[in-house]
Amino acid sequence: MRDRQAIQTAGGAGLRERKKARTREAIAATALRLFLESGFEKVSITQIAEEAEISRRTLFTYFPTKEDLVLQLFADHEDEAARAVRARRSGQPPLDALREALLDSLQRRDSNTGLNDSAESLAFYQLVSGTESLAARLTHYTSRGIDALAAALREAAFDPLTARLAAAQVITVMRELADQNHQALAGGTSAADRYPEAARAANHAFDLLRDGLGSLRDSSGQAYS
Amino acid sequence: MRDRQAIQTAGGAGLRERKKARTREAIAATALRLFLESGFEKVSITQIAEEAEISRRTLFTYFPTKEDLVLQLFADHEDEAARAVRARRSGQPPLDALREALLDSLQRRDSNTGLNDSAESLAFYQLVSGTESLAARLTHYTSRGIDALAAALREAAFDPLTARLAAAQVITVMRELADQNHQALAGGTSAADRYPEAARAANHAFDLLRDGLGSLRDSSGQAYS
DNA sequence: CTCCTGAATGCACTAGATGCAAAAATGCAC
DNA sequence: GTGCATTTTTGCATCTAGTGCATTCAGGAG
Repeated sequence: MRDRQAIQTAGGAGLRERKKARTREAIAATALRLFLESGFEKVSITQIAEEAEISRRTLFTYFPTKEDLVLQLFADHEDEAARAVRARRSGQPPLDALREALLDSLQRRDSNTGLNDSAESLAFYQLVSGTESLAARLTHYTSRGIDALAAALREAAFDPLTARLAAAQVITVMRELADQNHQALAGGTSAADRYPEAARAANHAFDLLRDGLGSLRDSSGQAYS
Repeated sequence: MRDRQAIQTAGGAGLRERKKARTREAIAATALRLFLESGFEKVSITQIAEEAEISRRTLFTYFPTKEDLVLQLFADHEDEAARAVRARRSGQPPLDALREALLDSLQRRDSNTGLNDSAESLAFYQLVSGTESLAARLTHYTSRGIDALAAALREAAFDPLTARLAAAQVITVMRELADQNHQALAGGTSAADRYPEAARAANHAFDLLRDGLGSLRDSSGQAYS
């Protein structure tokens, strides 16, 4: 009966559903552990299934591809930027809200800023950016994030084209900043040591987004110091 | 003797080399034809090898992955933006050179602007953007393009961080514009009909890059008309 | 307890990709 | 031309991701 099913799913209290969710998490956790231990390519789906004590075939009902075992963590965060825009104080420009949100994330050492130097965060970022197939599939989630942000910007009275361009730019820039932070940490710098530079870079990036690259022309491109 | 080999390769005139290049092209052409006929997933490597009259195993010595059969065409274009910056007139801001180059490409209906409505161009663009694995792997080439442009911008006296951010923004925006053009053409509009709008959008995008998104604040985001 | 439904499983199969060693083609020295 | 060394091509075996299908299993409703 799909009525009962629908009710349970909606209610979220179904026993089966909870068990499913736990299984799903267990699989992902097992997979991540193995990947971090031995590298993405070195671990086979079969191996993950064995460790997680499910059949190989079942694993595929939970995760359509090997990459998704790692990346579906991003699904939860993909609309963060859009939410920041929607939650902005009235009268605040969307771009300012995004800047604020990023600076907040940096202070909180959110792992998606690349500024978390815990062993796990570092290893995870390294896993994703160092595995081609993962980095490739990540774009899929990134563009969903762009779509979401573009929608939020349209709501904020941007025309559709501008909204799309702005969204793409913002997400791209944030990802670039995160990469730079990660590279610094991967080079041995602590998050605390990197933080001031990370904040300055973020502010610089959002200054550029707000004021444009043309603002650099006169000073022969040396606006960042 | 690797000396002789090196000389021949450097000279570019080696007979073996030319033959190899021709074989390579023949394989890629065959593959592309089959993909456009039947779709990327429907055509197997084995099938391509048969049509191209080489062994399956040989195909893999020329192209490491199935995706590369399609995408290595992008390798030639990945540093176009960087070249446009390096070839700019003295005193011209890099961003202006990039805008000019894009407007030129639009006029020439370069296929990488998404504004070419020939059946082949349309089908090709559709093939790439409509096949997930291709779109995913395309990022690989895109980021090489960003790297190249960032390098060119550093040469133009941008500081490294700004160069990277600007490069990422420019490439992202150009890709977005191309997507929009392609969507218009896919919807049935002719390239000629789309052209004015494409040029306007390109100019608007580069205005934004130059003047920043902050320039929209006062006019409540309705700068594009 | 019985029945029904959805989840888990086993098995066979396709297809991309890699390693390896044999075979063929090629360019060069003589 | 002949023979030699090197590169290229090829066939074969193998690994792994992913899919389809039919069967089994378990939990909840009556």
